[in-house]
Amino acid sequence: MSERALTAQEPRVGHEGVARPRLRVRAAQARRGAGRHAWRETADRLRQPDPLLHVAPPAAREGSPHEHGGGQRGRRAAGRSRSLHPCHTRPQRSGGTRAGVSDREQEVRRQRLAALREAGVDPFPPRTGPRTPVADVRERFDDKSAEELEQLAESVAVCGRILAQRSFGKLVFVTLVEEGVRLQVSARKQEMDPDVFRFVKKLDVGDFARFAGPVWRTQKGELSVDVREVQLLAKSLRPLPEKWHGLKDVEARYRQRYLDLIVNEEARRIAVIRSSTLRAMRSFLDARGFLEVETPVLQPLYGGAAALPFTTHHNTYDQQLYLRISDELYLKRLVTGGLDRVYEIAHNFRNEGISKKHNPEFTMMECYQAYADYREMMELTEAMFCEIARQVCGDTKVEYQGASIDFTPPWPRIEMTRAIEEATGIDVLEAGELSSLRAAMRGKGLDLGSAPTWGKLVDDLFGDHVEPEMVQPTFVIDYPWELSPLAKRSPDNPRLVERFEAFVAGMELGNAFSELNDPDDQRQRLEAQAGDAADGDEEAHPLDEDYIRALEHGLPPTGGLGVGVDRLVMVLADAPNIREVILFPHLRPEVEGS
RNA sequence: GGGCGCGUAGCUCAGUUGGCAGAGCAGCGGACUCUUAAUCCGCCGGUCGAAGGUUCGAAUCCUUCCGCGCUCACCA
Repeated sequence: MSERALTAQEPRVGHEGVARPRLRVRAAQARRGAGRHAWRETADRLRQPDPLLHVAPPAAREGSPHEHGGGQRGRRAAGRSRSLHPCHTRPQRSGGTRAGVSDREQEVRRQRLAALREAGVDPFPPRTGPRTPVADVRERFDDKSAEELEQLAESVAVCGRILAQRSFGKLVFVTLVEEGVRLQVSARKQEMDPDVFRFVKKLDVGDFARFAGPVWRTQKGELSVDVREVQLLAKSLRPLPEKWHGLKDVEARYRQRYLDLIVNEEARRIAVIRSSTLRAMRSFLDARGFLEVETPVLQPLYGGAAALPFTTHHNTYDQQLYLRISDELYLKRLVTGGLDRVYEIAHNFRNEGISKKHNPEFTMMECYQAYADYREMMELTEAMFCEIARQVCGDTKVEYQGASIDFTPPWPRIEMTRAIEEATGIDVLEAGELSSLRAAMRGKGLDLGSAPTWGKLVDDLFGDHVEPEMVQPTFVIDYPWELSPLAKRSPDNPRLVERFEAFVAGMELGNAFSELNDPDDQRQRLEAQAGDAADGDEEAHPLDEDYIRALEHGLPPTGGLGVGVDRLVMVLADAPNIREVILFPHLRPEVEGS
């Protein structure tokens, strides 16, 4: 079989069939040249003697040509339709299908793809074969000298994506990357089968391949795998972004995050930090006896936060549903049911504005602990953030946007009303009505905004004048009850509730209270919210009778905490925008004709 | 939603007073056994975001629209 392929005198085979009629003559000629070489390297490929690099001969494949080719086509078609995300109603500006360089670059690669298939080489083989992770190779041999490596004469097989290729005629260097770790592969014509050598030269940047051969050090001292055998693992049909400048276009980085991850180390670093953060958080809570649970995303009534929901509909039940804005009310039902310590790391959905701190879909960890109050939740919060920082960043101090942030407990506590008074000179409890507070603010020359209720106005004051100043981790405690319909009243001052928010880097990262477990008080508070709704506060909570019923069965004294996971990751990763820590942030759709 | 800015080759970017659309990288062909942003020679590559307008002539000026960013508003 391989002999037949090697002696084939029909270099045109394999490219006529894929020529695109819209290409001009000169381009077609260029392609013909490329196709010939593609054919030749494919023939070379068939000669590989290494059993590790097993390639089924064409004869063996003829039994299932439909399954094979059809499967590939089907997969490509599926891939295309998947790439047409609902938001992407036209091809991407970058890498789109309109005529241009990319088109012809893809054309060349499709030529090679076709030539490989023609020669019976699967460009997307189902199995990889034995391999050593690149990171392991580096770990084992990075500290070995050239002489030591020569004595060891150890062969490995490494796999990864080709990031760059530097060719010197009879010597080729390939930069391979796997899991973010790079390794150089060298191919010396003198040291290997010349057909394999040619095959290496014709691999494209972006291809996945497996290289087998001894580990050595080049004259310039670079650790390399000296290729003896090669196997194409997956063909890449589109060019990678520029190797030096990378992918900078912010929109392209968000829309095609996979490219961002390939060429920008920062994207990978943040993804890893996010994963580590979640792992550290789970391990912290698990170690304290919390049970991880899952509660509905589709809820018949939304609640647990002041926010507007997304609405949706269930066809079979003809039921109006909301995507959850919070899982709070469900988690407290579970505590009522005797699951005394529960947590959920949940995606919440809020139909509101987008900013560098807000994505419509975001991740919140909420945990509830029976028999605890908000002071114990403060201690839990401090300990958790500190431990997560240590696990993720290796230190309880982290750099965020030029500021050093120290998570070491205890964090300072300050009463909310005192914080506002210190910042603005206004005692919001004294100015305890919407009208008097507005008057007080007017007296200080402050912007009144459009807050419809006293509580909202206090919240605005706090957000404008206090929140941005809280760079070091700080607990703001004891909120006016109007702001917190789910928190228990303070025994010392009935106008306040036992609530705290944790602020870091000017952002709210945590929110907690001694949970309100008096069903009658809860009902009154939610009814007051209904009044606020009538006053124009469209975020006021609807009344959830089923939740009240659960409280009537008895909720133990419970401390609850919510943590904005995305924002926590921002701080730990030193990312200035929430979109950097969400792999696929919400973007406006690209529209046909734009 | 308002204000400001941006949108030019697959990627990163130039483009002068309104006067032939440019570079580097990538790609293709060639040379090359030590590169790691390889180098050298040659070549290919454009709906200048879209539509309309002004003009002898528009990437450039005007209008509208689309997308992105920053910012304000909104927003746990």
